[in-house]
Amino acid sequence: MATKCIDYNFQEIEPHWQSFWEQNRSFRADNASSKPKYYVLDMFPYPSGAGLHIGHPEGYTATDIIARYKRAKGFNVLHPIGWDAFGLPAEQHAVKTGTHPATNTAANIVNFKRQIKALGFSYDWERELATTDSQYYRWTQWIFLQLFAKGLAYVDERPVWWCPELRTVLANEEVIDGKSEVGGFPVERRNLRQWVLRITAYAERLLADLKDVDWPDSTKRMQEAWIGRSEGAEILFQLENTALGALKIFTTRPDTLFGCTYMVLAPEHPLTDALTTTEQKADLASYRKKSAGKSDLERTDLAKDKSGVFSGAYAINPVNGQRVPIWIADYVLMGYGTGAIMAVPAHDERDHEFAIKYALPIVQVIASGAGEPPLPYVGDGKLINSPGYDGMAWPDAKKTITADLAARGVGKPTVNYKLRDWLFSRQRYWGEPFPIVWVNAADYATAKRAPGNTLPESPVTFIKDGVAHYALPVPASALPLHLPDVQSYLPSGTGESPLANVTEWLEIWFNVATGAAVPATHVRPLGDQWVHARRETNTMPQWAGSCWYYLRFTDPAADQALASPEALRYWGVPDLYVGGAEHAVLHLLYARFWHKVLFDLGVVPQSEPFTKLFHQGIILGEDGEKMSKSRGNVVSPDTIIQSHGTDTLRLYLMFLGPLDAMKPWNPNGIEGVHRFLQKVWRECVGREGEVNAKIADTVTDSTELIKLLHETIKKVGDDIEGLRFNTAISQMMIFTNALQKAPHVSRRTMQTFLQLLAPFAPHLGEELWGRLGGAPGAATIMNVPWPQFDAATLHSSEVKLVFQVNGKHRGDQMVAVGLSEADALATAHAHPRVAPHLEGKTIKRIVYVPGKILNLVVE
RNA sequence: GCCCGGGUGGCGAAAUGGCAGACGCUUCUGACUUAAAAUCAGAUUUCCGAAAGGAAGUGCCGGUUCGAGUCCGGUCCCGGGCACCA
Repeated sequence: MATKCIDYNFQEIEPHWQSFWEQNRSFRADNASSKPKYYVLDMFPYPSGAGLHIGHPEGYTATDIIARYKRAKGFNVLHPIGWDAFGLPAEQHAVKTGTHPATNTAANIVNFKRQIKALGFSYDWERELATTDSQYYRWTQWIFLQLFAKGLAYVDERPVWWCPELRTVLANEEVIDGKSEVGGFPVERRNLRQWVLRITAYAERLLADLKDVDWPDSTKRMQEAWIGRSEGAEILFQLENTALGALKIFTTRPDTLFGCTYMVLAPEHPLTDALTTTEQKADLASYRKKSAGKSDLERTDLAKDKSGVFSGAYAINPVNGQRVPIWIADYVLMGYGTGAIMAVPAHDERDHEFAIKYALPIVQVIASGAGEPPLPYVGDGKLINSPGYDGMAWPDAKKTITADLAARGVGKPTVNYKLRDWLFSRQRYWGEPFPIVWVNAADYATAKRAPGNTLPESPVTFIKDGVAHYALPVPASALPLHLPDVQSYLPSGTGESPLANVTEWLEIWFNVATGAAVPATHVRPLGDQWVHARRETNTMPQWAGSCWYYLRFTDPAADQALASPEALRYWGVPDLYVGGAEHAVLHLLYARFWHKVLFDLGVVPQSEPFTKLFHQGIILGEDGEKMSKSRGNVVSPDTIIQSHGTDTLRLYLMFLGPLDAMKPWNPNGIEGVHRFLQKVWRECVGREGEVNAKIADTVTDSTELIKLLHETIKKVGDDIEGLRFNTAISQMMIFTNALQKAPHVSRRTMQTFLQLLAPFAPHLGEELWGRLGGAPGAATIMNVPWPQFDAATLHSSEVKLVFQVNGKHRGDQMVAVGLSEADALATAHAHPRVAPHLEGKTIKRIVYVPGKILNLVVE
C-alpha cells in the first residue's frame, strides 16, 4: 500500500513504510527455519548523551544493505541491535548532576532508539538488549564465575592512575599531560588491588587461530603484534652478594650474552630494595618517585631521554664470569618478561643510548659482513669476541648458547609474550558487580569442603594489614547480583569504588550454599552455612558486557543459560561483523578470549566468535578534521533526515567512498544523491502521481538496455557481497541515466531495477514497488527473490582493442572477439591514428592480449 | 617511539599489471521560463595549439616490466591504535 503523495515526499513515505514494517514484524528472525541462516552484526553502540553520531549510520547502513540483500537471496537473517550501556560518561554525568546513571542511560537509549528507527534499519527489535539490564549482566557475572572456577581470574596489586587531590582513580583518558582532566591536578601511578584475567594462558591459541578468520590483514597483524610472541631465553645471573640468590632475565638475543656490559631492573622489581647499597638508596627513592608519574608509553619511547640510577650491586655473567653492574631504569617494564634485562649496548638501540649517557662500556659481539658497522648494530652477522662461539651465525649461536646454559642449569629457552594479563576491575559504580565475597581462611576451608563447590584449585587471596582474605563466589543460582543504590557516585576516597560506602550491602552474613545475604548488623541467621563476608567493591570494565552480547542475541530471553544450546547451534556466530577499526585489538581480543573459554566449557560449538570482520572508516567533518563538539563540525543524522530523508542519507553515506576509508563530509554530495533518487522517482511516477506513462507491460526493451540491466544486476550483487557499496551505487546511476534516455521501458525492467535499489533506499523501493503494482503474493518488495542475471545477455561479439606503440595509447577500435594476432596487427596498420606512429619504424616486439591490447615495440 | 593504514583533477572518488580520472559534486555555457528554481543538453587535470592534434601527469627518488596509480626498495607527509574512552 503505497502512499498517495504526488511528489517524492520522503517525509510522508519514510514513516509510512517504517510503521508498515513494524506492524508486519517484517524483520523478525525465527529461531526455527528451513532457510539457511545469515547472522549480520553491528558493533552495538554506547548510548552517549550526545545522541547518534553520523559514523554510526555509516556502518549500520552497510550491514542493513547486507541484511536486506541476504533476505532477498533466501536467507533467514538475524540482524539485531542493543546497547553497550555501562561506561564512564554516564558515571561522570552522575557525579556532576547526582542523577542515577540508570536514569541517564535509559533516557539516552530512548533517544538513540528514536534516531536509529528513523533510519529504517531492518533490526529485529524483539531481540533488543542492554548490558546494564540485570537479566543480561546476570550472565556476564555467570561467565566471570566460570573464569574464576577455572583459575583464570586472580587478584593482584596493579598500578593505576591516582589523583591525590581528587582522591580518586582516573582512567587513562582522564589524565592529560600528567594532570587530571578535571581540575588539572597532578597524578601518580599507585598500586591497588585489582582483578586480573589470565588472558596470557590463551596467548598461543589467540595467535594461532587468527589464521582461520576472514579479517582485514591489518587487524590480524595488529593482534599478532599485540600478543607479541617472541622466542628467547630466561637466563640466571648469579648476584655478587650470593645471599640474594640469582637474577632472572629474559632476552630474545642470548647470542649477544658476551656483549652484556650492565643489567637493568624495572624500578618496581622486587629485588631492587635488597640490592641497592646504602649510599644509593636516596637516589633510588627519588628516581622511583619520578618514574611513578610516567606511563609505559613515555617510559619506553625510543625518542625520549633514558634515565636510571646505579644500584651499587653487581651480577656475574654466566658465560664469562664477568662482573656486571646492575642499574635501575624505567625503560624496563615490570610487566614484560621478568622485569629485568641484560643490556647489550652494541646491539640494542635503547641500551646503546643508555650506555652512552652513563659512560658504560660497549662491547661488539656481532660482526656485519662488511667492515665496521656503526653501533648499535642490529643487523645480521656472525659472532665475535665470544670465546667458543666466534664465527657462528647469530641464529645458530642463539640456540647453541641457550642449550649450553640449560645444560648448566642457568638458563632455558622460553617463549615470551608482550600480551599482559587483562586488568579487569574498576573502582567505579556503573559496572557489573563482581559475584564475589571475601571471607577468612577458616570459613573458606568450610566452603571448600562443601560438595559440589565451584572453587578454583588454588584459592584467590589477598593480604591486608597482615590478614588474609579469601575470595568466595556467589553461587550461580543467586545471580544476578544487583548493583545497589548509592548515596554518592564519587569514589570512596580510599581508592575503593562508591560501593564501599554501602555498608548494608557490603558487610554481610553470607550463606555459602545459597548465596543469600543478610546485613552484618543483623543477628547472624541460624545454620552453619552462614559466614561473615565482605562483598567485592570493584566493578567490571565496560568490555565485560561487549565480550559476549553476540551470543545473547541468538536467544535474548533465555533464563536457564546465556542462550539455549539450540539457539547457539542454529545461529552460531555472526557471519559478518562490522565496526570501527579502533576496536581492532582490545574488544576483539577480549571477546575472542571469552569465546574460547566458553568453547572449552562446551557452551559454544565453535572456537572463534567473528569469522568475518570489516571495519568502516571514519567520517570527518566538512573541514577534513575529526568531528567534535569543540570544532563545531558535527553533523547530526536527524538534520539530514529532516531535510533530505533517510534514503538519501543512507545512499549518501554509502556513495561517499569505500566503506573502510576515512572520508570528509560534503553537503553538496547529499544534493547529488538526492537528485538521483528524485530521478528514479520521476522515471516511475508521472506529474499527477500516476505511474509514468513510459512504463508499459507491452514494451520490449532495447538490447542495450537489457544488457546494461544485467550488467547492473551482476555488479550490484557482486559489490554488495564485497561491501563495495559506492561502486554499486555508481552502476545504478549509470543505469538510471540510460533509463532516462529510453523512450519506453518495460514494467519488468523497472521492477528489477527497484529490487536492486531497495536494500540501499528501502523506503523508496517499497513505495515505487507498490505503485508499479507489486507482484503476485508480494505486498512488499522484500519478499521478492533477488533478480538473477542472464550471462547470455552479457556476451558480446565485439570488444574494444586498444593499440599501444611503445606502451603509449595511440588508438582503439571495436574488433571481433577472438581476432588473430595477424589480423590485429593489420588493423593497427590500417588505423588512421596508429599508422603514423608505425611509419618507417621496425617492429621489434609484439605484445598481444586478445580482446584487450596490442602493444607494438618499435625502433 | 612502536604497531597499522593512507597520499590520484577544484572536491568525494573509479580503475583483474593493459585507454588514468567511470559515477557524483563544483564551476561555466546553452535550452526551457516574463523571471527564478527545478529539469534537460554540453564543457570542466595541466601545458602547447585557432583547430586537428601533441606533450606531461596518480606525494617524492629509484627499480622490475613490452606496459606501473597498481609490484619491489627507499623517502617525505597525513591519519588511526597503544592495554582504565568506547
